[in-house]
Amino acid sequence: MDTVAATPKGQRTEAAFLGAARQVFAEKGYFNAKISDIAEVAGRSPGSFYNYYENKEEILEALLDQFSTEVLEASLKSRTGDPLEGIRGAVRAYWLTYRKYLPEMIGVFQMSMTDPEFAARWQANRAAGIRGVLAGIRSAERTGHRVDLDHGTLASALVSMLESFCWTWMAMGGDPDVDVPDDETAIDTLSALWYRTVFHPVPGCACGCNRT
Amino acid sequence: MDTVAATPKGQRTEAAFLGAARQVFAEKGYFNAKISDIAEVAGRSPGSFYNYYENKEEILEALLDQFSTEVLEASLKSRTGDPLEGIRGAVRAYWLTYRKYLPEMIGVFQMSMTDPEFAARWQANRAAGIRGVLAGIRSAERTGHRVDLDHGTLASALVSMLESFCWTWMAMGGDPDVDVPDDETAIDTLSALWYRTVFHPVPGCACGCNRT
Amino acid sequence: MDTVAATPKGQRTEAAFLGAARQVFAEKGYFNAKISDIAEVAGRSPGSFYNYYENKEEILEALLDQFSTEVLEASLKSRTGDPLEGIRGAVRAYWLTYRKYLPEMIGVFQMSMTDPEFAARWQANRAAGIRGVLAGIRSAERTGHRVDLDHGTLASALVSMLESFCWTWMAMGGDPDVDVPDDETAIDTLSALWYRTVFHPVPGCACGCNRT
Amino acid sequence: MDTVAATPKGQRTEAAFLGAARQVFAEKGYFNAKISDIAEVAGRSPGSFYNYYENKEEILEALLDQFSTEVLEASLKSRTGDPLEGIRGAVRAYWLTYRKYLPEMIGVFQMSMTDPEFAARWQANRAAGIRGVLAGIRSAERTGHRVDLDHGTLASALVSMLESFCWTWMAMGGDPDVDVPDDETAIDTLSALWYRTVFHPVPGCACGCNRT
DNA sequence: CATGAATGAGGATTCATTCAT
DNA sequence: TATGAATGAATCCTCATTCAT
Repeated sequence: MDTVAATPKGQRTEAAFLGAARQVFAEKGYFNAKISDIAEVAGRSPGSFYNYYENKEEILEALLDQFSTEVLEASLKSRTGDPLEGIRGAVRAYWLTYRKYLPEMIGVFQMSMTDPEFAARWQANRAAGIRGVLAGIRSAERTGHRVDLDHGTLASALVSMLESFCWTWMAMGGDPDVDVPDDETAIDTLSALWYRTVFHPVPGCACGCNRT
Repeated sequence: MDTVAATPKGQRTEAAFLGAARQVFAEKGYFNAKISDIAEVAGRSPGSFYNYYENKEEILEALLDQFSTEVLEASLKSRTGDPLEGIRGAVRAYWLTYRKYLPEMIGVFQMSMTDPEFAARWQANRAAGIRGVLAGIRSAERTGHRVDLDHGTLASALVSMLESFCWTWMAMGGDPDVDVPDDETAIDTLSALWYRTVFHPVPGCACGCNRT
Repeated sequence: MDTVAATPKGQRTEAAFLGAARQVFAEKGYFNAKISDIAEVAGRSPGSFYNYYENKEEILEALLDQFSTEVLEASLKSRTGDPLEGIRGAVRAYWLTYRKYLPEMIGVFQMSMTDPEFAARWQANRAAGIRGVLAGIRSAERTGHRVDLDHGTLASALVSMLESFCWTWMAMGGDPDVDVPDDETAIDTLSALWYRTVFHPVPGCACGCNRT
Repeated sequence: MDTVAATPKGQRTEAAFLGAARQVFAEKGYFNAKISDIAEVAGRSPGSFYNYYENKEEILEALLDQFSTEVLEASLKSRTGDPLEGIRGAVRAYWLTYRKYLPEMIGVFQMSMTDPEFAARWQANRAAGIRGVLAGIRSAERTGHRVDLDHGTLASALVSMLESFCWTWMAMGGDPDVDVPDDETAIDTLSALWYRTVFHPVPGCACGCNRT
């Protein structure tokens, strides 16, 4: 976002560091990443790193600046009339966003365990997702569906599911006895969990709907 | 499980270390825990620690020995005739187990990001949960419900949800704009997500069921 | 003053570090002193240093704790009836105190150029000396001598003289074309400067006194 | 003194560095001054610095070339018949010279603590002052005053006083409980110390003089 | 067994100086 | 001559682990 480098050369180096940091974070995690690892991947000296960033946290913040929490919120906002399609779009967006920003996600998440400031950032990420889910729930209720669960808790659970499922399959190599889901299967399954819970028919209604 | 200490005094010390480690892991996380922190809480010297454990990993392993993956697997196996009640029982068991073993969960999870061996253990924990969920799905199908989603992916998503929801609320202080859910609300919500997804009526059936 | 070490062994080490720091500060100055230099003179590993002090500043502060600014103030307070003897006693005390605490003086003075907190400490040292001189001036006026110079400025100048003369001869090896003064010569000269200025006869008085 | 730069542009740059160095030395001291600070104030690049000077020491030496030790010596030589006026003139010259060359004084003095070569320069500065004082003492004796103190020690003490008083008030912000002296008060006080000590009446002489 | 001091490997960071453009 | 990015030597500091008592 804001660049320290004045010259093209410096900009190339800065970009090299950003790219290297993403690669190293994705490959060995944020915790394991040493400045010298990043510098090596960037093809520069460790000292050069400090011309651009004060420390490892700062380069993570620089990466995060390119990705606001808005992104996650937007990703979870349905934009279509059909509720299932809306949810599927939201899940797909979240899934793809997570993949695109995997190094950043790994970084914030790991730092959230150590540093209160990053814990707040991680919570902000979740909060953005939660706002998106809540918006969906409210719009469902506006069309007559009553959602008979605590909205906040439900949203928190859904965001937990999305977040952890992405983490498991993208950062941790997945679950051992489960076939790697392709994108569509993943999106189908997560969407179904969301949709079926929110748009759930009340027992008394013969048509299977949930209208009030 | 099995103790190294020969004398009663040694056994007391070992127990003190185990208890201290749990407390410190829960309070500041596994990463932030220094051997000297644990020793201090245990009221022993840092040097004494090494009479019982080679390093921090080993005391985590000792803690984990008291808690086999069976526990998680068992917790997620329904034991009752009524499916919803079965699921609620499973979720309650998971929720309470996670709380009971919070230090261990924090430890394995954080170590899973750094150490392949613990990554495997973490996966084993998840795998146990997944087996439990899959058992439930199979039993649902045995009673005539068709679950029209990829079973493995579904189980993985459900375990992700449970795991991350527990992590968020027990280890990370929860989501900022969501009221702290009491145990019943948490269990209700997680159970509903699970139940409604698995026992979902197919569109064509007026009775709202999903029988084949 | 307050010791970190619990055991005799630790106390010996702590003392070794304090002694080593004094030696190194005196020999190569505070700025040039590396932690590893101090550790080497103390016969310990550099890492051991940090069991006792956070950094170089802290060991300087530990040294300073044994020496309060009171010392300098006391040193400059005359305690005898005869004014010249009082001044000579004060100068002698300052001169000997400075020598005794040479490493500390070097440390505070050098640090005063870099760190505001130590600049304040250095000023406090001077202020203590100034209070002592001012007390002497007041007592001279009580016995009827009028001191027709700005008291504060005079005290500041006298303390400057004492401080810098000590610095020059004890820390910097003296002035090249001046014979090394023995203690008595130094004390005589500094005392004369002080005494003759304060107890200076006014021109009009034939007896050479300065009484009002 | 002699310039390295060949072109007018180069001469302007060199002047900019010299001016910037003076400013930075005066503001944050020589030790704290980084090459990059100087370059920034000069509005040039750090790399450019090395076209003119090998390192920080060298620019200090360049500054000192404009100011020979002669200056201090001259400043302390009385040029008038009246002894008190001579001394006042000398003190005033020293005081003003110190202010004028404050950055240089700070530089030499700080470097004198680290580098033997600059310690020698600092001593040379003092020696020049001492020669000036000694010349005054000799001329006093030529007019019949006996100075009954060790001349070298006395001169060393007077130069110490001048040096340290200037340092205290110009470089260190003064003494906390003393009112800032204006130039005349400072000069009066320092001169009085000098004059009263050198032209001190011997006890036995009723006229208050000190003639032999 | 317990103690707590001692060790040293590992990594972060600074900044004077060099160098390609 | 000017630029500013790149370098790497030097030092600080942490903390898991060892060891003498």
